Amino acid sequence: MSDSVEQESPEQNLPSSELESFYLTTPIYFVNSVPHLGTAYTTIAADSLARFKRLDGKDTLFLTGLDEHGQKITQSAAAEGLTPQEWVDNIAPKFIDTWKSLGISYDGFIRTTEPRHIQAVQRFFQKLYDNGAIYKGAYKGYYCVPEETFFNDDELFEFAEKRAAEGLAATNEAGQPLCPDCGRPLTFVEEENLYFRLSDYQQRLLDYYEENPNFIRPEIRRNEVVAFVKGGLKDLSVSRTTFDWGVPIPFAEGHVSYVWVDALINYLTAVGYGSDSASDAEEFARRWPAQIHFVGKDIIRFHCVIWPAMLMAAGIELPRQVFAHGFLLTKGEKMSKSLGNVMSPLELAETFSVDGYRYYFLSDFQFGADGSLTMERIIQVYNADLANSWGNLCSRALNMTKKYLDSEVVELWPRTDAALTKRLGNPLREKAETLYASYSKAMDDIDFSKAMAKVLELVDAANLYIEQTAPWSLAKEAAAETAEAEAAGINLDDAKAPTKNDVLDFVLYNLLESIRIAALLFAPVMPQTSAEVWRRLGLGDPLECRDLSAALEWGGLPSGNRVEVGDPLFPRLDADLA
RNA sequence: CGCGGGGUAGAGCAGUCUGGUAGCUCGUCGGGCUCAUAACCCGGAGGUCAGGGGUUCAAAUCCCCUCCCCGCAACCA
Repeated sequence: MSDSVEQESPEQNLPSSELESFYLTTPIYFVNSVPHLGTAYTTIAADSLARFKRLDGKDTLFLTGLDEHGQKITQSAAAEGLTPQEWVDNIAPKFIDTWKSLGISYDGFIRTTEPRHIQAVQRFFQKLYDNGAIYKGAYKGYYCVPEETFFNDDELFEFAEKRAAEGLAATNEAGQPLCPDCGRPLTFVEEENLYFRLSDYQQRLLDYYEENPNFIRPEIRRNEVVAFVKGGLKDLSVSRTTFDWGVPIPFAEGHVSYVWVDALINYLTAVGYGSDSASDAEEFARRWPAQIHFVGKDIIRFHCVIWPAMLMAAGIELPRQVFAHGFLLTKGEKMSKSLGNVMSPLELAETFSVDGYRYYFLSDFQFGADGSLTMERIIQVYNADLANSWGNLCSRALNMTKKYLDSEVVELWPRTDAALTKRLGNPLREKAETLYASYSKAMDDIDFSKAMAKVLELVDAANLYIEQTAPWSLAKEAAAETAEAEAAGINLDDAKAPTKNDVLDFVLYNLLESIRIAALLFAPVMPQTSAEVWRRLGLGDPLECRDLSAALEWGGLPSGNRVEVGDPLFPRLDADLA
């Protein structure tokens, strides 16, 4: 890659050219429910970055998967009369199907119940133990089984005060304290736990954040994490003895791993950690550390505090970046089933097409900040950007090529092209040639909306170009010119100056070439329609590109290709749908 | 005084670091065009940039105060 902009950007520490591998992850999703908008959001974002990195020539490994352990799973399974394994085996295909429906191009899919992972977790624990980072301690206190959360006395006291202020009790009829989060009764537990010496890592973590300002993004999350760690860290209970649906800890009979510790290690397992095979070791050396973990802002602490501390304790390098995106809100409220404002990913994809859905989520809000979501707004953006601007541009250009050039791509001879460029200018080419730099910088900054806006600039410029050049007028003038020449017995092929037909060819080529380029740049986010646009231009699959910068060079659309008009890419939607 | 983010046209946002005629998208009003998915292009209306004070030749932008909203405060995408 020849571009130097990304190297100069102070905003990111994504891989530089010496790193062939680009390893990125989503969280592994907890299988207690089917995929929802939040998980889909994270996954679509990661997929789009993965697709961009592949186009840009990186050896990309995009990992997603499932978190299948924990007490909640045991209970859900029991309620259905299934074993935990049967239960998770039933849910897993739902995730896989959803990702397939949403065009998710993951390279790796990991489930925490896989033997390779169990072995990795056990070895990791052993390593922590050998390094003196684990000790045995007693835990006494209240635990919320459905939330899998322990509550300390302070939290319970605070909750009791709050309830009292509302005139309510903080206990049920049986005198059991209620969960401050969910209101269900808490269970008193007393168990021997293994503790991880998280408190030992406070300063090392702060130093790491300081030295690696892009480790946590966006900045607001980084500030939060730094403030939190500065507030002091307590050792973390990392084992459970009250149930057994988890990874058994090798040096502690009856203990299984705390689900989060188990879950985080997936990022290592997937690239070969814990395996005895030489090829896995090689894979691990090549792939780790991950370039970026995509997470929702709610699980930032696990990824930015506990996870790096665990890696430090195990003597393993830390991932380069954790990017925490915001929540999707409906009219400013968090989506939840009780509010009845939940939208399902598959329903939205059906209404707006998969690409329309993906585009909306990545273009309409700053990735990282919370996004407010309404059907009205999605329809608005879909119609404005996709139907009216992008889809309609394709219709216009392809139709005119069919009408005026008999569906053939005509690239002018360089001399004619140069003469016309000098006379008329070529604003689309100028615009297109600036795009790789700004687009790839936006993508590397994980700013999808800016990247999309850049491509839309070219689309808008092309729509304007059509107005300004008025090919329908050129076609008439060209026909008149030809008729006149024939009447006078002149062969226009011999003309020294460019003819009207040349101008028409020039204009339409510039349009089609701009469309080729826009489709390629849209491809990471809208893979299906970009592939369709390329097919209509007589080109192959844009997703097979492995050198984006080269593929974006002006003139890539070959003369002689036949174009096909096709149906509208994004049919306009009626606002009544909302 | 817990920490942090934010309050900019009817809606959603950018601009604030690096002061210098207030910008984008949608909506709305008027005009143009006809290749196209009633799309596209041009123009207009609409904002005392939450409020107050200060610094400056000049403040949305820097400083102080007040009001309001929202995150975080140990294990929910």
